[in-house]
Amino acid sequence: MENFSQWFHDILEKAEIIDSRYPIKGMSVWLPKGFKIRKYFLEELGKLMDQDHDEVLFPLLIPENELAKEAIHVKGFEEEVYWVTHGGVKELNEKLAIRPTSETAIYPMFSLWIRSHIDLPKKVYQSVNTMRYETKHTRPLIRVREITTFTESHTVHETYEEAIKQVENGIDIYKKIFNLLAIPYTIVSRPSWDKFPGADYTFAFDSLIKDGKTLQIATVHNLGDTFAKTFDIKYEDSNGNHKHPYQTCYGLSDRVIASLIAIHGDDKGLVLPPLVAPVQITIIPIIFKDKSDEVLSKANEIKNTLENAGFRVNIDDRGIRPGKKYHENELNGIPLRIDLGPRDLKNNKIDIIRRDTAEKKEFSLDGDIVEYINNYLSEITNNLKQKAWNYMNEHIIELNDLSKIEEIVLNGNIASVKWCGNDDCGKGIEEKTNLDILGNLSETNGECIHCGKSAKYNCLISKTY
RNA sequence: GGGACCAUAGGGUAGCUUGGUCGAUCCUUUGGGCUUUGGGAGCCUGAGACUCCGGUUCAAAUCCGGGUGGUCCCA
Repeated sequence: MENFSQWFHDILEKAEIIDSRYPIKGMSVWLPKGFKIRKYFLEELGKLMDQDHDEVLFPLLIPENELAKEAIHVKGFEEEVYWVTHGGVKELNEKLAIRPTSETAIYPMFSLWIRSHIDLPKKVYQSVNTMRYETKHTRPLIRVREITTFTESHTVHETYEEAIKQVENGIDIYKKIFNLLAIPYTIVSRPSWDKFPGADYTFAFDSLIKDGKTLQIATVHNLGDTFAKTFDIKYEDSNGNHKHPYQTCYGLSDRVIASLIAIHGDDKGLVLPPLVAPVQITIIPIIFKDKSDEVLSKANEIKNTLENAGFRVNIDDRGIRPGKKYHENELNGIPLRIDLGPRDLKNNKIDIIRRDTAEKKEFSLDGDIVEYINNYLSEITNNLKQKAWNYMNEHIIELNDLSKIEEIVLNGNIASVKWCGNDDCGKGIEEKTNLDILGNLSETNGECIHCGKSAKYNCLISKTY
């Protein structure tokens, strides 16, 4: 994988994840295989979200006056908003924005819904598409003009303390989903100039891609009472006082799918975590003319057993050479492959080959295949997780010499340095190194790597997407 | 925000410099047929392209301008 960009672009097409040839810049078609990965991802995320949120669905369009209400927020997005200006041939009285994100769609409704402290906390989420007119060059799933898989949560609370707590809850949910997908991450608080427009503070998840750049894969924001004031959201507390509540929002997108493809994949193609693999086990019958019936009926028997146990199984009985099937199934990232031919039939066993390590094991059909496969799939997930975390941890390098930072980072690492936390100093670092401060990982003391004053944070610096 | 490069079947390419030999090369893909199947099968026979709009010219895949789309670098 010498050229990551090329590899990533090729694999999306070859493994039929998306078709990026759709004739509008920054927009692609989800193909059946990619759509299934997306579907299983959303299902798992939905299970986690549903434990503490209600799912809703807001309209795609936002009237101009609502979008414009929150000045800082709109300034952050004004360059990127698509506008609907006409209905048929008639020009609209009020332009309608296609949501770049849904705060300004949702919060006017919150002001209608929330009357009393009894209505709080309110926690909703939706999985929708959003549009942003990206001016930088677009990249499938990573920098797009239509984000097709944006799962955004919006919560409202009586107190600031509750909002702080909810930010932590949001972070916990994202940790869980990333663990299920075996995606490693760092969690930092973004520097003030890089936080969500209008937020008090922003926590972000980043993952390290194999080309050495970091990819933001989720963000969690504490909005304070800024939006509540702007959108006139008020509740009556138990003493009869009218107050503005505190809000949070958090979201993740297509980039999660990009990162799981990018992080686990190899030169042979996709390597999918079993949880989201459209097919988890593929059975390859080795067919000889005189033996084909026996082999196929045994293959079907195994398929039925596994399917009844809840696995997603496919028999690849196409009339092509086995070698070609192996390559295709590897390209598609199917976690386990079962080879079954006349020779195996005679010995009452099968060969089981795992995608992530290519290791081949014999399994006697006298054993409990469901239990065996179940354990094996978990082992694969654990291996993927461990491998990916090791890779990232090995590439986070602690530094105390600013002059070395460019070389270290451009060699594919994330730098961890001590920083005073001062905006001007931080922007100075970014300018001097031409890199980005991801944000603060933890508190510390000592000396700032740039200005030499007393350091407040361990902060991460990388080249970002 | 600034700059560079690119566009030929579904994918990857040759041809473009010096317009005519192009009725466009090769690999892959793909329809039909036969023989095959323990790591990308072989043979036979078909299918499939010059990004769009405009210009120069007797003549444009080839030269010029613009649109659209893509890639990369720098801020």
